[in-house]
Amino acid sequence: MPELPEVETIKRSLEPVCGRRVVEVIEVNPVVVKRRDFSASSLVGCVLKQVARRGKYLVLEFDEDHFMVVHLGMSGRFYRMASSEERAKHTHFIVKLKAGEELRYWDPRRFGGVWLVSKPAELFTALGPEPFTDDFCQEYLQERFHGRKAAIKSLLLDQSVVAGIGNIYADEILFAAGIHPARPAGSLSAEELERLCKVTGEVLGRGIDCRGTTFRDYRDGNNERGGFQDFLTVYSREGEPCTVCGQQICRIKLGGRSSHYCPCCQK
DNA sequence: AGCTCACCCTGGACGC
DNA sequence: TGCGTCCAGGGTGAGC
Repeated sequence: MPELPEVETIKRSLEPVCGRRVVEVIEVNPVVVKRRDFSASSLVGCVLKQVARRGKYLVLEFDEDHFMVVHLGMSGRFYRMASSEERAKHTHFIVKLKAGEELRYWDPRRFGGVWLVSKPAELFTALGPEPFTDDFCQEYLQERFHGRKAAIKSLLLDQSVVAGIGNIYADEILFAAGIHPARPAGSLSAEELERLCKVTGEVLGRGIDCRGTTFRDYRDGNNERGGFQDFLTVYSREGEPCTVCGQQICRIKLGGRSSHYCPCCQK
């Protein structure tokens, strides 16, 4: 389940291929391309200038205002691989680069997608601030959450509130903040919001340091597993003891998503 | 406007 | 062994 730390890790692991020229593009499954301002073949001859991230989106910038935006949904991978390596089932889109290497978009569940656009910012107009910027602060959350009755967990998952948080890190962030996931967002005090902002950066930062969380599908840009799954405090730990107080971790459904929390540490 | 929920999709786990 | 059913969830959109 690629969230901000996973996409950031992929971004960093793709930096070595910046500067390489595209020699061929193969649309194995054109259905995954959600929008095309230009044909895939017009990428041929372009140089990959840089790789960026916005929320959970990976943004590949080629020259001549050609951008390839990738979202990995919940089961997607985007990685570099030698062209000689066998192509796995569910490989939907391939960008072949000079020197025998290629970028492969693989996604068995196809919840993700690819956008070939000239102005990527148009895709991101509804996205909230990045959690590592000054815009993401206690005052901002106070304004956004004022009067809101929805569960804080649901709003942390809302990409228009803050970009990049998914189900795993939302649970981990709320545990670190000592806040119960079902609390109405509008009921959080200024102190709690301050703490929420602080631990959001810390938890996501640790996720990046561990190169992401791999349960099943996630791999980085080198097709390697992450390490944060070994440090999870609540997610996927239903019935196991809390790492702080020893109480059993509980699981409830909020907004259709599993939410894990410690009934003793989170109020 | 805010909130909840169904839907898309596939592979894996589980029960019979 | 094999079949059927359920579950995971990011984003979107329908409906209340």
